[in-house]
Amino acid sequence: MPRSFLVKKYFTSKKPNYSELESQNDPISAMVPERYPLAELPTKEDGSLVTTYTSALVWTTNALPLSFPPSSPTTPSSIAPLDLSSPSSSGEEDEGRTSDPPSPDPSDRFQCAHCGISCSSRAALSRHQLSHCSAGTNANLVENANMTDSTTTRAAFRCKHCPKEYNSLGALKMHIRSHTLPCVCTTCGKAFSRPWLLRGHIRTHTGERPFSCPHCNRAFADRSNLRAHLQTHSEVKKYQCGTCSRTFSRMSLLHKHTVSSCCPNA
DNA sequence: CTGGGGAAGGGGCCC
DNA sequence: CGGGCCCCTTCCCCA
Repeated sequence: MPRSFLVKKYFTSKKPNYSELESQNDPISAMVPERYPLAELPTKEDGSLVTTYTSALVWTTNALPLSFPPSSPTTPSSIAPLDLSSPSSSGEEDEGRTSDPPSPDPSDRFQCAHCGISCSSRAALSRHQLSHCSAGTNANLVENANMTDSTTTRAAFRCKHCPKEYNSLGALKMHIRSHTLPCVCTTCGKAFSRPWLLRGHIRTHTGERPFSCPHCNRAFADRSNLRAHLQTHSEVKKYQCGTCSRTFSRMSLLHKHTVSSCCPNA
């Protein structure tokens, strides 16, 4: 996912063993301990593949179905044909909603004089600039992280629980929630880092499925799962094998295909 | 073995 | 600054 969402890599087992957590008096400290000593920044293990796939994406938000849930962008019911020759097109149509850094805009008037980062508004710029000078006086920061006297102006906020670093206090605080898991399900006791993650989880208890497929009326509790499902209705899938040109509805399927069957060395 | 569904994690953006 | 939401990705499980 993480187009560099590497945090998960720090865990040896992908899904937390909640029953194990429940047996602990202190779920937080139970998670924090020596779980991360071996943590490293992403390696090429997946990184290279992810990058490759991402650059080959051709199915953009414009290809979403017409009757996508409320407030969603309208789209043609047919999927645009694959075009691996123009990987940048998907990024341009992303409307900045991906986690990829936005393309620098020469006309952007709100550019940080310290690091050159372009901000979308004056307020955003002011907020950003605070990250260059005010962090060290933040009591919470001192408590939760260590300032890194880096030679660069980025990655100045370091998590005290793991090796991750961020260039803003907000990003760090957000990350720390993944350690503290403040959102607990009152039904089963599972803990989550964000309220909306908890809400999504609660749907597994209530059976609520607010996202319906316009093609088969199948409903999903998660929009991303609906999006993946929509690919099954498309003849031309979003992810294409660079070797055999076979297409897949999910990157994970392409990955499995790449490493196991078609081109294990690709 | 493959494809698809379910559940979940996490960064970014907007308000 | 924090909450909410978006989107992407991953992993597990099952047909």
